[in-house]
Amino acid sequence: MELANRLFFRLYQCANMLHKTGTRAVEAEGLTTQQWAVLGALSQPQAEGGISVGDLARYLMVSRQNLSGLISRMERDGHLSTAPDGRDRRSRLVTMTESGRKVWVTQALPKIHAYYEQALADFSISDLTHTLHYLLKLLDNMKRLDDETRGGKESGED
Amino acid sequence: MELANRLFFRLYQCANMLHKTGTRAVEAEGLTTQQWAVLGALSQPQAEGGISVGDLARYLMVSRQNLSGLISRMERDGHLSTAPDGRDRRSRLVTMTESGRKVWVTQALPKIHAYYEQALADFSISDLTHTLHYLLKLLDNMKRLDDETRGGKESGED
DNA sequence: GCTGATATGTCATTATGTTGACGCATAATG
DNA sequence: CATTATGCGTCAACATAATGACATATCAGC
Repeated sequence: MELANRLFFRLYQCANMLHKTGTRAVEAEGLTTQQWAVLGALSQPQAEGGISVGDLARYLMVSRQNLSGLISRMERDGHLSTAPDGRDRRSRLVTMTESGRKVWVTQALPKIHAYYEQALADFSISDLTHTLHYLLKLLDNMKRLDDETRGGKESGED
Repeated sequence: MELANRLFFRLYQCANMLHKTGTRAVEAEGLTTQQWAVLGALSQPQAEGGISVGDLARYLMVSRQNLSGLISRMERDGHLSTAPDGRDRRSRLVTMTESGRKVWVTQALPKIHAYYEQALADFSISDLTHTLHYLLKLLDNMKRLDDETRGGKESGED
């Protein structure tokens, strides 16, 4: 139990530091850690044709109301564009603009890689794999906890 | 690099889920994950005689301005009290009130322990130790990164 | 005692995160 | 075609994060 306490406290600190140092790493591009996460998601091949706000919210594990504001700001900055979905016209598909992709690839990605280098300096491949494994395990438990607490109100499929 | 990317994405998701599920675990007591962190810090034996706002901010790794608001709300709710430090009268020492301690021990702690049980359900002692180790390692790197980026503006001693 | 460093509080701005509530478009049903 | 259900987007309220700037009080050094 004492171990659990320490673990969660460190996770809490990590969350704060990730936000702080991550945002600082890309602040010259006018980005934040969250916007970085959005661009990262949209740069995936499976998001090629655009992704709905709801799907993106579930992917990033943030509320759709929160993501909505985030997207607005990124649209304002010219990084994203949204267009109605032809198949389900309730949805708006979010895609990266050419300008956004350029900022992402030429400016943000190099800085993010440099950030990874420093933040994971003394991590071996084995360390990385193990850490990732534990984070996934923890995430899985927290997702289940979330579903149980919410009573399955919103469909939380993966 | 791909591993690093996945690791940080999962850490990002973990941060969001920690906030969401953690706050939900103690919302009946009117607490949040951050207030929980504050009460946890103040319940440590070394915080017996009170802890200054600056020290607490460094301990939790949040900004002093942010913590200031947090403390105000918790004072408003009767969980905390602040008093001038006799030795250094610039400082105000933050302590838990009796009421705060009671809420913490009798209501919050049991729920937090139940939360730990669920969130770390399938973690062995070895898993816990390893995860903690990796979080500390990551935290250490991010702290160094933070200090370097800030240029040592604020004293960031540990 | 004056000066400079430090601790805090406060105000402001911005970006995140949550939840609840409402409206609209679509889907599913009669 | 009308009714209902659902998904989605948005507004509102609140708590949390960051930063910068300023005022005030106190400590430490001269």
